[in-house]
Amino acid sequence: MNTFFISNTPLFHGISESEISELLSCLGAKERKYKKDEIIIRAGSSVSEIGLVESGSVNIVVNFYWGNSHIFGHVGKGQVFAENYAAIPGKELLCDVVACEETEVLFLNMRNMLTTCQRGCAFHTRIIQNMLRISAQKNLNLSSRMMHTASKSLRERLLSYLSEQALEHGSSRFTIPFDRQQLADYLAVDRSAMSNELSKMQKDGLITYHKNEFTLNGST
Amino acid sequence: MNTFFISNTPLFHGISESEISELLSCLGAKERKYKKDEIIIRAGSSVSEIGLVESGSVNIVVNFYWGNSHIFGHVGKGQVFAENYAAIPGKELLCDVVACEETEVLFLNMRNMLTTCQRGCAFHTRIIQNMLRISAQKNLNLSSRMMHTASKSLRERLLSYLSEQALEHGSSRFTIPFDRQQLADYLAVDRSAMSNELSKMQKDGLITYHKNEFTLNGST
DNA sequence: ATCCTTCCGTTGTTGCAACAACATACGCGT
DNA sequence: ACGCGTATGTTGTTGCAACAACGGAAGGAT
Repeated sequence: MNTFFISNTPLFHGISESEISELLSCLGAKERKYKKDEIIIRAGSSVSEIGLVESGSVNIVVNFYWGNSHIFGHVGKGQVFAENYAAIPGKELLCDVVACEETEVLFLNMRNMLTTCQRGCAFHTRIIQNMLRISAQKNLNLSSRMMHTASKSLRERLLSYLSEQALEHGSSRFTIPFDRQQLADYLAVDRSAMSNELSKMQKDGLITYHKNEFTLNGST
Repeated sequence: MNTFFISNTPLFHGISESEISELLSCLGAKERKYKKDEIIIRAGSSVSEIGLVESGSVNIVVNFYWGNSHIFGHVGKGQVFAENYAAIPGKELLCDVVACEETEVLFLNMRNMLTTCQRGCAFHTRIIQNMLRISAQKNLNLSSRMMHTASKSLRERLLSYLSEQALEHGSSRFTIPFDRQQLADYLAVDRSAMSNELSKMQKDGLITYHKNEFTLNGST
């Protein structure tokens, strides 16, 4: 196993390469390879292990009752999946996890992660912190996006997003990490309609922008 | 402190009342009272403690750049708040936490929760599991809602939600936990438009429903 | 310089869903 | 029975945003 790679993933952040192998055995690590389109975890099953993508990537696929399906998420190299289900014993997955391509996955036992092992392995604490941090960060990301998409009008969604960005950057002038299409997808709106609305907002004096650099104009 | 109440919260689930007081001192528990509309945590600050609502309730309030604000969430008795920020050291809150009413909050130190204390207190493991489970459950709830509201058309949102409900109940016939207004809010659509769409879907033979009991009609 | 591609803005059309207003049904207390 | 309140369904209007189509600007490759 590639301990160098593993030690640089968010889950193992702060744990040195030399400590990895010991920790992996604590966690009952198992490595598996999947071919493209192979189903890694099927909806309806329940898991006690999380998956860490070592190479390749996987899709989170939701199957509807009427037969159609929808790719809901994508998990790339170094990211984890199924962690939310593994954290809730007995919880059944409502989606499939499918290999997008040739993919290697490292499975780690969640129970072992959460109970300090007999050897008193010092890095349990660290990995638990990382696990919780990952979960918390996902929560914040989802909450933010939920908040922005909650508004009905296109302008309100933009104002909500730009407000948050200004707060996060601590300045009314900032650069956003999206191009127009990505921003439109993020806010769940049409790109051209959004471009249109942005220029209207600029005409109305609410904002000024050039490419990805925005300035919010206060009422004062 | 009301150890009986505390032992019945999700965070302390599985920990007996007699064990609470010892654990609370491990966690550096501090109790504080707030008057209605008092700000408990202000946006921009960073926290190392989570809040457990002992009585009353709090609102999560987002302030926009242009002065307006919006109540984004509500945390009731027995629930926790600020846990996502406490799990990410140095992360600044993007929202205020405000007491809705006369409210008592128990603050618990996240760092103490995540590092096994010198006394080797056995219940750390349990509370960490609970914490992670709470976070995971919130993640799943947010993900579900995000998925449903991602669809553009009203019908697709309904189909997405109903599909998930059927899967979760393991049956094409099930009862939903929302009334029409609540479901409309959850899916971020207009109630009457949704009622209209539901009856169209019934006419089209996709579903059958009476009050909150729905049946999905497969194509077979 | 010339293609070509990608990104962004603009315009016009159209469809869908929000909105308002009302109708109906049901429960509940008296 | 009656009145009242709440929840839900129906209808018609209207506004907003999706969609399609296009034009221009910027960058790369040859």
